Amino acid sequence: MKESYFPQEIEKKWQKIWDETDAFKTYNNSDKPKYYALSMFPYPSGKLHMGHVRNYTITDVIARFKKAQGYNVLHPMGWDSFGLPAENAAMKHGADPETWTDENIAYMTKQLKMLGLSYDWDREVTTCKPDYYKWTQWLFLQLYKKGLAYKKEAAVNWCENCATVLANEQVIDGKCWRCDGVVEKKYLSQWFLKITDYADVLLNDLDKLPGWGDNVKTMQANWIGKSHGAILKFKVVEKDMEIPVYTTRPDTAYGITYLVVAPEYKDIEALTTPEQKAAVEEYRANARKMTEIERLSTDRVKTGVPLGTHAINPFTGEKFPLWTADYALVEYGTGAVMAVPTHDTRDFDFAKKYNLPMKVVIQNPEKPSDCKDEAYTESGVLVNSGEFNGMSNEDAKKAITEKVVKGGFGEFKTQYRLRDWLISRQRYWGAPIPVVYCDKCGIVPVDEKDLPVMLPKDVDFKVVGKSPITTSKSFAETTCPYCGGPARRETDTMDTFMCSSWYYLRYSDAKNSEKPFDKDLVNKWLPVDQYVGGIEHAILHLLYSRFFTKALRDLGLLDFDEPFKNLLTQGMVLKDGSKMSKSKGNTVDPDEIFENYGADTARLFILSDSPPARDFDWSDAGVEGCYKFLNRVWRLIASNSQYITLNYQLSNTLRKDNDDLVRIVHMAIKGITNDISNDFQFNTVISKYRELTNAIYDWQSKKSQPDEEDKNVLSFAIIALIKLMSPVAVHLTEEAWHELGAKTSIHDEPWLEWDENLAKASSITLVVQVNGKVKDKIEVDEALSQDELKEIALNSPKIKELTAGHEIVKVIVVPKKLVNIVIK
RNA sequence: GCUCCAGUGGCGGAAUCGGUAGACGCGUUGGACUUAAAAUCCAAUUGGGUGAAUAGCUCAGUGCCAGUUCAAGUCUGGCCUGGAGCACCA
Repeated sequence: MKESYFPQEIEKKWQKIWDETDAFKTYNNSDKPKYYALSMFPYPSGKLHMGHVRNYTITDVIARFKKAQGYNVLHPMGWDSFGLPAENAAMKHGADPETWTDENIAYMTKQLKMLGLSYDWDREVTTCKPDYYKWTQWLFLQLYKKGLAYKKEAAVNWCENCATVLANEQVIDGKCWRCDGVVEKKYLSQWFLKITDYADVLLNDLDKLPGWGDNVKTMQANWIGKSHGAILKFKVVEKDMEIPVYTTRPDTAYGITYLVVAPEYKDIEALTTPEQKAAVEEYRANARKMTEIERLSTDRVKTGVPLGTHAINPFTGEKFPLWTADYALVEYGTGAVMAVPTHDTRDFDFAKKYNLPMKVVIQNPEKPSDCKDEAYTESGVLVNSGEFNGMSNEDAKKAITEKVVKGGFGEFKTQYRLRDWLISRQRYWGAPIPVVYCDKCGIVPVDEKDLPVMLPKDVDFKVVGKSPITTSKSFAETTCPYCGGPARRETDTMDTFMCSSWYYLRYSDAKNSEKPFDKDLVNKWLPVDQYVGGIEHAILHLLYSRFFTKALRDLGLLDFDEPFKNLLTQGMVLKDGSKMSKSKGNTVDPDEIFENYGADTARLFILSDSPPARDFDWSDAGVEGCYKFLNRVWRLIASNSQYITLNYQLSNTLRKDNDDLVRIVHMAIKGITNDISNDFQFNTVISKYRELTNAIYDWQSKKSQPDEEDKNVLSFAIIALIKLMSPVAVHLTEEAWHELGAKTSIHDEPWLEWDENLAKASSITLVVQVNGKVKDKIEVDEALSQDELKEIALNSPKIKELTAGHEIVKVIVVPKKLVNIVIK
């Protein structure tokens, strides 16, 4: 065996062998229980970054560990390859987005192989290929037939920079998630998916996911935003009309002093008097011009215009004015709000500014407020509220709504913040939406046998202000599948999140050309047992995928209702305390690390310093330290190779000096197995590799002339170390294993078992406390009874000295651990 | 404003159930080997006090303030700081 560790040489050699022998191929038929380990697939942007390295290493170690534990493991990889960067690159360089994407995939595939990841490449999926997007389109058609995909004219988010619309989830602080450009509102006819039909089940089923972190679950719950309230309808005085409002505070109904409708409210023109028409029109025009950021800023001084009309409060018979103001949102509730300035901070600000009346209806009996300086929004007791006076406001919510229902002017109502998912994109590089428009038949879905609707090649990527796809001469013109007459194709493509909402299902049957996947296979492999990826997808991808799974279950395509059983959201990779980014110039190129230290060092280091869920600070010294450690392990193996036999068996009776090392090995097996099983604490796993290595070196330094028993024990310890390290240092352990004479892969060896009797120290240290402070430590036999431990503690010279002259109030004995003596 | 997460040496972090705080590593310091360097190996490394001392003894210490307990990094209540998400959602 070579004395020195040459990672580059070893790694290339084994990667080639694994590739040639299909070492990581997964077979569908196996008696073993299944385990599906999945990393979020990457966008092929060009090169891997350290975030990818961290993500894929974590999942790879999990996959290898589970395989060694006897599972039939599915561990696939693919490409989320539609999307704007390819199109932007095409515009810049005049290249075809497909060529650009293919080149990136080829390069990144090479990098993934260099990392030694155990993927079954036969199941690779690439979302921009016709054999994949055919099924994305097919699934769209199924959703359409089920009424879950529909087209409507709506106020949508428009990013001028990207020249496309965006889903609500893709607007971050009023800006585009991708380019940071300011998002505007536009009125366009667009395709939506009815995710709101699933709002309640998406919320409730979060309880079925104990394997997800609370942070992700709360983020989803907040996004869905369920609230309980009531619809109240108000009669308009001047017209024969009713205005419904949604409120969570029906208890404040006696305090209404005006009512606000959004500038985009559908009946606003009918509600405006001729005298107010000009002012209202101007206000609405201004609102239209505003960006989302301006419009939604809570700091902004509230503005509004009276419509000139009035409505009646059914509780009091009072007449109050109608206003329009842009603090009312047309998309939420009914687009109209009842205003109670005394008990809502927004209404309060508005009423102050326009000098509108206020009426207190809720009071804290201990500390009554006149609400002259601020709104009182806490709970309290009703006043000025007729028959409800004296009732607590929580009870009044129900009582008042019941009265409303009885009176026929309203109802109980549950409202969600979640909006339908806008999936149209005015871009080229995505899956075309498979519908056509016929003058006679209207919207007509493309016939399934005509899928895929292929992306055209004859397009001009440099076109400005419209989607490149519209420049194709061949694409738009078609015939109607119903009447055969002339028709136009939909030129919008689908949001890339459509493609990524079902890719994990396709891996179960990646090559199926008849269906998106076979039902038996998808039911066999899914749900994903462990999903690993970044927290940035907490809402977007993870919510859409949950929706897709539920919708496809309702379509009868599969039998489970949650796609990801356990979710690990890994932290970011930082350098010098901030996120690695090109603009900050603090990136570390994985290629350089592979070249200088090898993939095993990179894998070891990226797992070593922080638990997976926390942020990880990259340090060059840390990499160096891991490289040195692997060298140290290599030397340990190489310098003892003459003693090592590939045998895990040991005799039961060992001398005390050897017994201790055997115990350390068993403790390491137990500790490492538990640390991986328990939330994948790889940082402590790696510290245990080091402890075991240190222990073997220490033990060895005491053996100048090893006898037969010593050699056996040493061999056992080193073999165990190799196997324990094999999921992380995948190449080093494979090479060492073969150098020691093995003919089969270390990665096919089963995981190690430990003996509970051996996985602990032979004697225990009894900690003796006086009044809770450690005063003495005594080595004792573990078989001793509680009384005997107490006896030993009290008789310790040190303790005798400390307790002399004091009354012993109490003695607490924790078996095998500790004695606490309470004295006065 | 609401929701969630976190706070432990110079640094990353460790500590199943409440039971020896600081594992393991990085860094630093000292030493061995070497003509020298690299590599490797050994030792020290929470702070204060006492001490000739690398011994021993002792006090304090896990963001702050209380509480529960024989015993609190861990449990409870109230704060402070940092991070993340949501936000004119009525």
